[in-house]
Amino acid sequence: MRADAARNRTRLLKAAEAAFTEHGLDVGVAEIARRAGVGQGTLFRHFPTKDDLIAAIMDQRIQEVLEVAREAAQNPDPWAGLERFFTWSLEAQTRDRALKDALAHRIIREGAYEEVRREILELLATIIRRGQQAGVVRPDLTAQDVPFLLSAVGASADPFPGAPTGIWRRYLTMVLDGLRAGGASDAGEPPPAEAVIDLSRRVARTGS
Amino acid sequence: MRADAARNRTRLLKAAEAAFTEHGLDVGVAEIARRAGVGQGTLFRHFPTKDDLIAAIMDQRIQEVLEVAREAAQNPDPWAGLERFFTWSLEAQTRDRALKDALAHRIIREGAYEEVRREILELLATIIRRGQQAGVVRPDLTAQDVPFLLSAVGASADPFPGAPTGIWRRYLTMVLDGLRAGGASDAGEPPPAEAVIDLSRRVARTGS
DNA sequence: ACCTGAACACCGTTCAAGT
DNA sequence: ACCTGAACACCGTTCAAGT
Repeated sequence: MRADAARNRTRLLKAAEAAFTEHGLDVGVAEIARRAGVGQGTLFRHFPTKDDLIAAIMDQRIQEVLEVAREAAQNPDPWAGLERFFTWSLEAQTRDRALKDALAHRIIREGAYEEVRREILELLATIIRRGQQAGVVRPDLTAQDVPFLLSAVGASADPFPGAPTGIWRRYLTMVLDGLRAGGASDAGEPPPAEAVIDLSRRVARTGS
Repeated sequence: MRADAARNRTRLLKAAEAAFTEHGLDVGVAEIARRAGVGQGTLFRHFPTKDDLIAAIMDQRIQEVLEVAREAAQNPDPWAGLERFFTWSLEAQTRDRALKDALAHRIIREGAYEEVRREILELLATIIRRGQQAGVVRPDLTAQDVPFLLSAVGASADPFPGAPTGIWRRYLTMVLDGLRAGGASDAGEPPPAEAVIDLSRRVARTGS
């Protein structure tokens, strides 16, 4: 790759990361190109679609998730580990608007981090299995349920006029109570292992 | 109102309802005006923004919700009533893409049906109170939690390639287990009563 | 090879001109 | 009064012309 191309690519990633993290995935490509000091065409030369640019940013983010999953798996108390993973992931969603938008619209996609995702799911499976052996986690919970539940609780994370911003903590508590071994009902079949990926959905823009 | 104006309004509502229900809120105003056989300007004369048109459609929908809430309140078993209300609401979301989009993007707004919404919340409050007195519903659950939880579970209702379409039933089961009186943890403060309304958010369009 | 910005297609919304 | 469709502003994406 030519030197100026490599530099432009780095600049684009930096500008996109800053803009997306602060304002969410709605910021336009023109704004990002401007911030990076390159033409719009250059952006699309490096990233064929806006979604590709977003995915490149998310490749970096998922590394953090992996590290937290590792920490959670090392917690001697499996329930505490599970709770910590949920809480951290949702805190990250409130901190990083890009992550929240990405989860809500399921644009987390296969690609460079396919392996990382698999590793995270394996760590979660380990935590859940240990929790079930200890009798504290409902027996039918699986690792691939976790992203669904995170996305669900995340849907209530939006602050709105007059409401406490941390209201998602309330619903996380309720959902976690539903994941305990106590009075679990029959929840039926879990989603298939490969079900977390969805490429059919694109970024949603918010009307003016 | 002039005769042709009234007729155009009816046509617009009918065209919008059909289009939104089937394809979701992403269908363009041009398409709806075309289906109704009127100019785009006429659409905006009757409904100043696209959101206003959507709200008019939702005014009709919320009447159905009220009826189901009434039925649920008459159920001698409060838990069964609560479960029925959740299940029906989520089934409606999968049947009606417009309702699902509206809930997901919180464009349910105040207006003509402000009273209806209040009545639904009162009915839910009654069901929940009776369930708490019977010792089957967690003591800290409030009526205004219900729309949040519905929106949360609804976020997992999306079918995606290779996954069972009814997967939301699995997460509804888990969430409902978390609403039982059994091993409820402290969930903190509920949202304020008026917190269900959010006008700051607009319809999201899906990128091409 | 890579960069650039004008041009394009597609949205919601406005408005001058008609009846 | 109300209707109409061309025009506008704003998105993501493409591409002919430059270096």
